[in-house]
Amino acid sequence: MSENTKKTQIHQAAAYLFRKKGYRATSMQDIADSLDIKAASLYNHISSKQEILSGLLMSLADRFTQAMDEIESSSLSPKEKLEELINLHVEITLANRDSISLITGEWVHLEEIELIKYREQRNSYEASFLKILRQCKKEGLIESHINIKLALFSILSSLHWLYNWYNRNEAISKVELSKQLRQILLKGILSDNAK
Amino acid sequence: MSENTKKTQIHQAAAYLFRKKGYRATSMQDIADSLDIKAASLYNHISSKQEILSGLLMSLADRFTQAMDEIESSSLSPKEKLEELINLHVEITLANRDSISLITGEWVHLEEIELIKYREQRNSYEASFLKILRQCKKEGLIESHINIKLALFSILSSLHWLYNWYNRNEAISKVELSKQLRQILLKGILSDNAK
DNA sequence: AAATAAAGCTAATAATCATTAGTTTTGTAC
DNA sequence: GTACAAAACTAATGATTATTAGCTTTATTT
Repeated sequence: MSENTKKTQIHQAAAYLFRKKGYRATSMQDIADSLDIKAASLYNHISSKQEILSGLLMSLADRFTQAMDEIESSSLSPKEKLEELINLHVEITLANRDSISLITGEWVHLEEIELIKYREQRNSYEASFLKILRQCKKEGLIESHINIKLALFSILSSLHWLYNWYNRNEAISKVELSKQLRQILLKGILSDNAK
Repeated sequence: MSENTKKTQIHQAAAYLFRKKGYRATSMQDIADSLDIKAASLYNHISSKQEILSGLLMSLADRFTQAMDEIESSSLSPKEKLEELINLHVEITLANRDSISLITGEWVHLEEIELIKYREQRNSYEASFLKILRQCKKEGLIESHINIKLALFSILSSLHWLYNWYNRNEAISKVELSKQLRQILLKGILSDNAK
């Protein structure tokens, strides 16, 4: 899976550049330069710039969607599902440090069907996430006065921006990162006696 | 301040488009079209596309910087400072619903000195924010085992993405929004007996 | 109404860019 | 070493874009 073909090299180089400069500001020249070939040669391996973007994004979307399906249909408790979702984001973020950045903004440059498909998957993912949060609330795990949609948004914001933090800071293990995020996102940062 | 001159109209129209399509994908044509004039006519009021972007971003950066200075040098307790910062983000977000979106990604398209200045202000802002969090920790308000930099990043992620949530959801008052964010970001979403 | 300034318009420029066509080089199989 | 396919290159195309120059219209002041 995902061997080191020229096509995947192009995708990786593009991901790096898309992350650093954005999709529109990255030219085929730029991508070709970073691979030491001419721009036209790229087309022996890929069919368009747009295809690169959608390849990167849809592959991520599929991973999220598939993992969510598994978690949803598992026998885990709502709270455990929540924790599993945090693990999932950490996992995918660390495994796709460049392309993951595209999900915060660059996805708007998808075109036609791909854009629609991407939006659908994202909405569906968020809806599933929300459902799990609601289950937590029903079970009394979440303070009753909390706006659950706002909580969802807040958690997702942090998880989406993880990539941004990760490259800027000292090494931290995957396990420790997940643990810290569970604490911060779910239990908050203030200690009990401060409440 | 900020009267309804043609220049501010251009800035507003551009902010809307930059938000929706991104800086690079927005042409001067697009901006002109939305104001029912020709692209070349824009230059009677502004001197370049880049100037629009930097105008929008630096004005926001200045507001954040100035407010942070006031909060830092106030006699508020660290915890009150934290709460005041949340208020600040809510305030600025609701007052600048389009341009605020640029701080998550479009700032990379700033050029030369403006880019450097923007980065400096952002770093300085984050450093001040971090200092306040450290004070909280020193006073025992924050659980001792929490990675404080990660907490900072998490809080800022949510605050930066607030604009994204706000336009997608039912009306909520500024006061209520601040209160909810204080709860979610500082005290977490899980109820005490769930811990 | 004459004069001036503000704000619009048309037309052109020079640069960039994604993509295609056609050709040559490189590597592999027989 | 000849044949074939993969992958590179050169050169060109057509579209888009930000910006400028020069001109005309509109609004304001005297």
